[in-house]
Amino acid sequence: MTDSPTKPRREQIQDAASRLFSERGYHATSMRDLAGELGMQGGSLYAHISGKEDLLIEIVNGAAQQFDEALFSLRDLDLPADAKLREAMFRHITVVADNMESATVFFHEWKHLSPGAYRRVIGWRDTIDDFYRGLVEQGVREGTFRPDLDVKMTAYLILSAVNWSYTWYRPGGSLTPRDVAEGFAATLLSGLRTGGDRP
Amino acid sequence: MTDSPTKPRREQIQDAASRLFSERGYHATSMRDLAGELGMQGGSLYAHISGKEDLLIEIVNGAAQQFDEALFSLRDLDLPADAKLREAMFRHITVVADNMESATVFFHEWKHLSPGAYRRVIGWRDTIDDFYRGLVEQGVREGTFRPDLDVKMTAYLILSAVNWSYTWYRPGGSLTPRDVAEGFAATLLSGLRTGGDRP
DNA sequence: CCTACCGATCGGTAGG
DNA sequence: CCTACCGATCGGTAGG
Repeated sequence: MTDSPTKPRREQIQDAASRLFSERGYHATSMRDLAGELGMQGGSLYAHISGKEDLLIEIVNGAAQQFDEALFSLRDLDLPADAKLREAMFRHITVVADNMESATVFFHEWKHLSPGAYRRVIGWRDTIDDFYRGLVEQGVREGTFRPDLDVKMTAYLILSAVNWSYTWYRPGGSLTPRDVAEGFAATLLSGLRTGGDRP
Repeated sequence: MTDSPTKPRREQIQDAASRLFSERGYHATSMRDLAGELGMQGGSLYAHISGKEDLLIEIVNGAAQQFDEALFSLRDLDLPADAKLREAMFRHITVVADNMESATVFFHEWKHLSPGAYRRVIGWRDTIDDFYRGLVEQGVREGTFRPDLDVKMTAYLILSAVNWSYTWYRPGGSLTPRDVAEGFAATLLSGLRTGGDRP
């Protein structure tokens, strides 16, 4: 939330790129569009960056890093699986909510990265998958989650809930990330049906 | 599954466009790329279509129509909410699974449509939202779903599960759309926790 | 369906 | 950070 009036130019460029790439897509945004947003000429951008893909890499890596930081510290925390699920979903949705634009770019444009950066994203995605699979396994092991759960599919269900939020969540609306995470986690843990609400 | 050897040219173009748009994105696919896939020259495409956006509109409308057809006939079917949820998720995921490429284009590229087509997609999306919200309301009304459910959020959770499948589902893999829908619906209805599995 | 071409625009650079 | 420019490529058209 540091929005000082003297934000470094490079950061201003990055912010504008996030906005334009998320609205129009990476390939549909020209360097001249981007420069225009900042009141400069197209060529002038290259005093600050070395190429268009730099901007995309920075956005995607930044998003990946935020998800990583949010979840990594949770991995070895000594919490029961249900509490850990709630907290993970809260953190995951918070990253999306606090970075709607770069999250959108992340989900839509990472396939357009060149091979090296592309592979890094795949690796990151697998790490996140593993995190949620480990969480489900923990719950089953502890006996709090149903033993018949398909671990991969259950992890995908959780990931669906937290990731898809980039399409509909509106920061500043009536729902906080906490509301969404608690609501989603409650349903995932206890189900839609009337009955066993408290563990 | 009609893959006759004499598929009309226009259809071949549409298929190739779905594939390329889903892999590279709409703006990153050139008409010459597309023509090359079919062994023709760039300009020759315009004997069959009137513009690049035609192809995108056709893909997006086709996908929207498939979702519509799958769900619309369910709306007034006399089924309890839980059975209807299972069936809706099955049909929804089946559309995604049977049309992985156009589903991907649909979710990623509809924002690049010109105003008219854009508005139609918004309208369609709202219809789908309403369908799932109505389903949740029905369950609450019938007393089978928890009365404290937030209808909108619950509908978003269901939509997350079925829509996000375009990112991970692999046709021909070990999971059928039926497996996924049944697994997801079981967890959504009864929860991850051990305990009240049967209603 | 091809050849040949249109004006526009692209990402990026040189030189200041 | 600007001016002026590069070669490449874009979507699309004319005329056959």
